[in-house]
Amino acid sequence: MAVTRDDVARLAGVSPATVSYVINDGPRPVSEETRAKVLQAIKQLGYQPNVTAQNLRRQRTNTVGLVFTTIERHLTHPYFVDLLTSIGEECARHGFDLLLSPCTDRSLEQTIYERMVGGRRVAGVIVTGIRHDDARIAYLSAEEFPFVVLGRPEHNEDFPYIDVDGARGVDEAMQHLIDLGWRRIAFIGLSAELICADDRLAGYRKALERNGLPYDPRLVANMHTTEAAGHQIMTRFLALDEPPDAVLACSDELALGAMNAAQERGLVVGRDIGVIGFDDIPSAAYCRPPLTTIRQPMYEIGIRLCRMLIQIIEGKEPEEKQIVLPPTLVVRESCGAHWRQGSV
Amino acid sequence: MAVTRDDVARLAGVSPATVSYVINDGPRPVSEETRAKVLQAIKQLGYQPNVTAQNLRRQRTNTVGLVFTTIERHLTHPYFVDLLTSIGEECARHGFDLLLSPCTDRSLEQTIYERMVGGRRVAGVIVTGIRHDDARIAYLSAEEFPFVVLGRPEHNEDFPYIDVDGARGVDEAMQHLIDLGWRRIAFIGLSAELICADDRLAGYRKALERNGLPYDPRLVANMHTTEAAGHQIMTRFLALDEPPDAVLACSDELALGAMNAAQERGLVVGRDIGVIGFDDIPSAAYCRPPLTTIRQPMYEIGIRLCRMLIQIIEGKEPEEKQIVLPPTLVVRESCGAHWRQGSV
DNA sequence: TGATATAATCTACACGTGTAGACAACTCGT
DNA sequence: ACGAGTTGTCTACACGTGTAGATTATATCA
Repeated sequence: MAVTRDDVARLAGVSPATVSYVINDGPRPVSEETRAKVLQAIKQLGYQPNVTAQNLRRQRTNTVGLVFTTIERHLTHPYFVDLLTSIGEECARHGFDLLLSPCTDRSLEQTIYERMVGGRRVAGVIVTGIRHDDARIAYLSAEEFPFVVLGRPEHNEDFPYIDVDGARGVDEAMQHLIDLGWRRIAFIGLSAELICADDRLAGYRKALERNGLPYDPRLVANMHTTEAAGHQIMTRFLALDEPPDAVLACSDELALGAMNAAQERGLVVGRDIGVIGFDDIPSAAYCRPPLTTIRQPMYEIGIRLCRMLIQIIEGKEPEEKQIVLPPTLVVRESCGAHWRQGSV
Repeated sequence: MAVTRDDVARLAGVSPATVSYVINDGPRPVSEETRAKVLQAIKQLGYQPNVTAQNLRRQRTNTVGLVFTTIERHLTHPYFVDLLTSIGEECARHGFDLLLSPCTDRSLEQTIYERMVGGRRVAGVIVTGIRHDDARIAYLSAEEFPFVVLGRPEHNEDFPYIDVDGARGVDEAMQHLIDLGWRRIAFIGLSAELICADDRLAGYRKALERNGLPYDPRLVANMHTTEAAGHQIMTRFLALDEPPDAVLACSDELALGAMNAAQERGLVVGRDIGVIGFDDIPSAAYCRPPLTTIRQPMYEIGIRLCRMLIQIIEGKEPEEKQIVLPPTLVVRESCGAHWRQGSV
């Protein structure tokens, strides 16, 4: 069917081994004359090495695995696309492929990983959305399989990761809101099972405490990150006896939904209520009013995660193993910066 | 290193072939007693078949390839995530893997395909963003390699595809705008190289013609689909001597950007200017005002595309080969339905 | 009972590649 | 002129699996 190395060898009048030496540029030398003959034959036949056979022989796959979790048919983060793009690009740069597997149900997760890892389908995996006592980490550690994690561990486990300092991001954003004069600030957090949900909540509490503001559990919620969820919880917040005068949401989607709910009730965002999001997705800059948000450098994170993993796969010690990046507060209008400039 | 079939055979006291027969449930019968012994050994050793070796032996990979194009680090459509999810899920349902490859530069595209296809890295590919005289289609056809296309061909080539009837969607949306009383309607189209750009433009012209409205080339543009581009072109439109009183954009991102530009100039969307988008991405429902848009059932499209491809890979004639789905007009507020109800 | 069909298992090889070991031709220093 | 080293090439096998052909034990029927 497809043309193989032996076909090339026959046409070029050399042995199959010589063809391999030409293709891989080693490990044995090949005379210029022979090389030219082989290259000519390869071109003439349109030969492409069979990647599966190469992988079997080399005992590695040059493939990076990524399992992404979808909740009710929706991906948890739109910035995931940035991550995917950067990981894919960095893979390509190193001659790696990217194998993607969606996970619609937590109960299937273990099976997916076992197939990828145990079946040696991939050479290493990238784990995202790390949870408390995450079974995936335990499994990969036990198998001594190469992996890197987007997000920090809870305790001080010693595996390679990159994370954004969520506590710091939230703290800075909270301070910004407080400096603008907002006092009763609600917090829309992420799913409680996620470790980063705790991290960000800690930033929220720290900022409240430092400014002598009370922590009111009625103003705090954990949600899946969709616009619908943001809308729903904000509607509930606004119906409280003492509704919040500002809200910090842990994703831009949540913030967009929350903003929408406030606007439905006739509130002017930025004047009557302050809103800050998290992630800086593209639409954050183009909604009305433009959304103040905490930016995560997802593109860069993807690149570095992937580079780290490939170094581990290739047996090198990664240059950097545990990285925590600072997020950036991007001030637009939803926080009220334009209405309240210098009002404090 | 990893445990292999021979290890299992040794432990169970049977031949390697018998282990294979148990795993694949055939093609030879195995006695219940032996099967039990083998399964026990598999469990005890935690054996997972080596997928690479299986693929080599079976001469197929059970992997679907998808190349996605990014423009300046941004993916062209956020609904792409829906597509990805559904394709991934359908793949998993059939025991297929999904191999993803980003393409940042058109010049690399051919190389990526050659590696995937010629190297037999995947069993079939899904092609998106089909262009005029698309070299990818020519290549895949010449190689007689399994593929399906998201989007229709220009002429009547006979390959399997699924598409949304863009002309019809745009036509209906235009009629809706015209019925609401808008008369000078601008059109923000997609990149001219895309076949679907023509299709949608045809719908625009058809609606104008049927309603006796003139076609003004100054009100028509082709853009990459980002909020920034929508903002930019709308700003230009509004600076014309005779600015448009409504705009139909070929993606929600373009529409969001256009809406933002109009709002910057103090226009009230829905009252002073009508806006309609395309795709129905999640934020369309949660921006202000909520965006009227032409919905594409991307999730369903992904499922059917993938199912079609797998049938072709497995040598079956696909049940349905060329499908054109109707889009749905989702009326919200940006088109002015609430302000102008019954005003004609 | 003996011939024959059937069930269960094993031995052996192929899939396409990478590379170690064997081998031939040639160079070089003495 | 001759061993030692170097360079270029080839032969042969292994990677882990699926399965055809051979082999053996068991059931069936005249």
